[in-house]
Amino acid sequence: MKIPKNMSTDTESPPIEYTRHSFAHLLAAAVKKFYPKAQLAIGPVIENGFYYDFGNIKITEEDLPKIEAEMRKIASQNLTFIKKLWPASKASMHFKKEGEPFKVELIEDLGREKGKKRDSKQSAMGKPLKVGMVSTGDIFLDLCRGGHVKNTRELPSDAFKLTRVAGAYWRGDEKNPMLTRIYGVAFQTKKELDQYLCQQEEAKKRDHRMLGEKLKLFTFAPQVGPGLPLWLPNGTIVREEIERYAKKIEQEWGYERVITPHIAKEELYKISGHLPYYADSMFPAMKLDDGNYYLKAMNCPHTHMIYKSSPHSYRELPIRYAEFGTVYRYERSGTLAGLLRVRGFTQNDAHIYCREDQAEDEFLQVMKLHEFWYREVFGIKDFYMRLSLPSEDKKKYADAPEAWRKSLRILKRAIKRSELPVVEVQDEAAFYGPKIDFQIRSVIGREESASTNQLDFLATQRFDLTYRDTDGKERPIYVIHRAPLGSHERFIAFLIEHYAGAFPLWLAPEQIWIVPLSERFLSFAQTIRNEMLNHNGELRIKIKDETETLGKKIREGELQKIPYLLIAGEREKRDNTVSVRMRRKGDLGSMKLEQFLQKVTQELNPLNSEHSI
RNA sequence: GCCGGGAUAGUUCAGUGGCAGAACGCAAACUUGGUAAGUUUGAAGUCAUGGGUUCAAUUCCCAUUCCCGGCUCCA
Repeated sequence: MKIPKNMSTDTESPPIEYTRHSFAHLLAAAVKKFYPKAQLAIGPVIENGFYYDFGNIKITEEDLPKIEAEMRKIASQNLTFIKKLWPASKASMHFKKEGEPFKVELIEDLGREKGKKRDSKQSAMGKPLKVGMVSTGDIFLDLCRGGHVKNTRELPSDAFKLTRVAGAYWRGDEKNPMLTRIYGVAFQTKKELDQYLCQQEEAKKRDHRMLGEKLKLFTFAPQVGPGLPLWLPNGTIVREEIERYAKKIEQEWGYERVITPHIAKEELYKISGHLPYYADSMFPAMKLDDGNYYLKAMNCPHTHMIYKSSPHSYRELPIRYAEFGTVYRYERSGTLAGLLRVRGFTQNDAHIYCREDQAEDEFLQVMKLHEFWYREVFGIKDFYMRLSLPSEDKKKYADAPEAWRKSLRILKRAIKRSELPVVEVQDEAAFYGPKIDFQIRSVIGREESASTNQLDFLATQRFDLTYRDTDGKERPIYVIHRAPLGSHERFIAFLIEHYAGAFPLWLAPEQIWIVPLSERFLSFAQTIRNEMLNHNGELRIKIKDETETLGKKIREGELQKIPYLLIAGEREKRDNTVSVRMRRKGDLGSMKLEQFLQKVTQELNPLNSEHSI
């Protein structure tokens, strides 16, 4: 748990982290009152609030109001938070007596950390180790490093709320017992709390799963299987428009397209080295006469065979093979979520084969490509890169210290030149090399890796991928794996939420509705439609000829997020104009059809589309 | 995979140990309209699946499947 050290000099209100942390203690005290046998684990501050983990307890969300009420009751007693230092042995004894095994374990670990010696109760200086204890009045005593308000009267009782009950492994390790976690949100004032809750409600309305159904973009069928999305006609348009543009962009950026099959023999994944690392995430093998076949979980090995199909000269490099590669991964059932996390998905994948002296520039170019998609095409500003580094674990990462050092140097230089925001994370690299992922956050707050960019130093030796250098000798190549849109499924899930379903014109499944004011104007509507199609045969135009009122059709158009509605009635027919209504902006008045078409043509270019919502 | 919750009409959801309900959507008729919901009528459900308890189960119990909130994991 992180408690900031900079205590506010303004004594009016304590730092929000102190408030949140104090609420966590109150939560524990209240839970202990109703469930005396509950075992305390940890209760840190998190974004917007706090949580506390308990062992040996069974509660549901229905129990939260009474716990909340008890917390308010405790707060109203004007109890003082008193912090004191206890010798570790005393604290340990106390928690043993109280039946708090998790606290005992925490104290033992504190000893280990401080004493750098297993099971030591001694500090580094040889003096007895002391641990922080905090008491809330005389009703509750907890192990804690601190960061509280002075008195419960400082706590804004109307500005917190217990939100949900969830399961969580003790210390985040799935080998450990499952604890019960209670989440709460807390702010300085009720107004902030209400604002936050309101924002959450709004966020739910943009959830891609809900919009996916309302806008008829995709669906799932239990008979097909969990995590296997079915793309409806509307969603297929969005996806294919993006794919069409991706092909265009990649051609411009020097990629060649390839296509590979969806399955391969076991041997291929043995060569690649994926099998020992990845078997659990792959669908089980199909056993055939000539051996085992696997559904592909990644495209690289297939593409490498294309590279290998002929010898290469240094003059040809870099070679960039791009493909929309559909892969299948047996993700754990509990992790599946709409289109964000599925079991079958398509990556706009590519593999770049280059010489060592080209690797840095190529890696940088890929980052620039990612940035182009984010900033220029979709107007996504809120993203950052994660640089995933290896750990010492020889089983998880290829044992090649020199190669790791070299490739990390290449990556770090490229990252520096990219000037994009980056954070480093340990122990998350691919087994064949370091990588960067572009991180995005779903409206409900789930953070996912979207785009990826990986440097592979291992493929060259595993697949014997080489090129003929100037001196006639064969040299190893570097491979860059990259997917600017990650998977089309996940990226579109994110885009649905980013645009709140109101796609820019080039992506909108239905772009223009012509709304004839009555049956009398139906042929006029058809004339307009034909003229527009003559101008651009790919426009997606629908004539709304149902016998409903204008108001109803306009409402329908807004709800379906149709970019443009053209009203066709007496006036338009007489003046030979169209009356244009723009999504969310309302009536733009009437204009000549050519004028409207000019506007539409310009907007159809993704780089001119409107990003903000 | 693990912890917790859920599954009733196309959708969102009420409801009950003994004829299954609303709103929206859909269909039909009337209405021929000027920038976010016109009126009326109608069709529509093996109450997720399988088992159990009961005179009787959509309702209670058990299992399975799928979905949701988390944890772990990832594009």
